[in-house]
Amino acid sequence: MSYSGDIVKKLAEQGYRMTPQRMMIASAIEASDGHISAEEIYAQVIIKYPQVNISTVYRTLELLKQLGLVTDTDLGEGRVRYHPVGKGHHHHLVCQECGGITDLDEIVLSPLKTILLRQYGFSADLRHLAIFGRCKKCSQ
Amino acid sequence: MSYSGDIVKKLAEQGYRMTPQRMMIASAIEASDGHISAEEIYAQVIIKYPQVNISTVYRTLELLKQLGLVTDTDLGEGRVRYHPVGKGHHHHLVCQECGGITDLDEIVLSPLKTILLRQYGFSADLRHLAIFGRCKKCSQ
DNA sequence: TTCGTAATTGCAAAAGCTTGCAATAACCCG
DNA sequence: CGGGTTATTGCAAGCTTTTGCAATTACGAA
Repeated sequence: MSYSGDIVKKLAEQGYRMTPQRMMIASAIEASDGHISAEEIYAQVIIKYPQVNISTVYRTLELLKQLGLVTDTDLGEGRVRYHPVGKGHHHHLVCQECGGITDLDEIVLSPLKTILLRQYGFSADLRHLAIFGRCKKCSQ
Repeated sequence: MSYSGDIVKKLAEQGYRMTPQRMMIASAIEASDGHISAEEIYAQVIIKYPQVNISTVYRTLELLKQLGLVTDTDLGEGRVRYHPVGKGHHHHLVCQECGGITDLDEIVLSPLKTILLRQYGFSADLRHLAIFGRCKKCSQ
C-alpha cells in the first residue's frame, strides 16, 4: 500500500511537529479497515504508548480533518468513524429500520456537487456521507 | 398557522398518552422559528412546568422523529436542532470557513432521492440535510 | 549541543446526549 | 368514580466529545 505513511509525510510537509502521539495515531488510522473510531484508535495506541491521552486523539483527528487527510462520518452509532482520504471515497446508505449499511459509489453524488457549485457557488464536501432512510427489504 | 397543535393531535391519534410534558414540548417546537435545540425547548418548558426533566425532552424528540413529525439536523454547532415537519422542508449549505448558512430548496435533492430509490431500492430521508463545504465568498 | 519559543500534550472539568431503573400517572374498564 | 395496567417520567450515572490551562517537548537558531 503506497498510501501508508502519507498522513505523517503530509503533516511534516506542512510544518507540523512530529510527536510520537501523532505518528502512532496516524498509523492506526492508516492500518485500519477505513472506519475506525476515536476509542479504537486510542485503544491501539495506548498499547505501545501508555501515556497518550484520549483528548490528543480527538485533537489530532480534528487537525487531520481540517487538512483534508481524513473524513469523519456519523453512521448513527453514537460515535463518529474516521476514514483516511488516501483509501478512496465512498458513501453509505444507512437503514434506520434494520441498521443495515450499503456502500455507495462516489459518482452517485457528483451531479449534486456540480449543481451546488454552478447554482450556488458552493463547493460541497461530499466525500464520505451517511444517508439515512429505509432499505429495500425494510420498505416492503 | 393551521399546523399549530398538529403534533399533539397526531400523537393522540396514534394512541400515545397526552402528558403535560409532551404537550408543552410539542408547542415549544411548533412556536419556534423552526430550528430549536433541546436545551432551548427545555428552557422554555421549565418556565411553566418546573419539574420537567431534560431527558424527557430528548425522549419526546426521539419519539416525534420516529413518527416523522420532526426532523433533526446537525448544523455543526455541537448541538442538534429540531424542525417541525409541518413547517415545510428545506436544506442548508454550511460553510466550514465562515460559518455562514445558505438555505436550499427541497427540490435540489429530489433527483438524488429518485436515483437512490430506482438504483438501490433505498428510500432516503432527505428532508432536512446539512451539507458542509465552502461558500462562494470563502472559495475565492 | 544547548537554549528559547511556541506548538502540543495531559489533566480535569464540562457540554450534549443516552440509558437503566424505580416511581409516577394517563387511560381503559368496570 | 375508583382501580389496575402499563406507558411515561425523573433521577442519577454513564458515554462521547470538547475545552481551558498549566506542564511538557519538538524544533530552529545560536
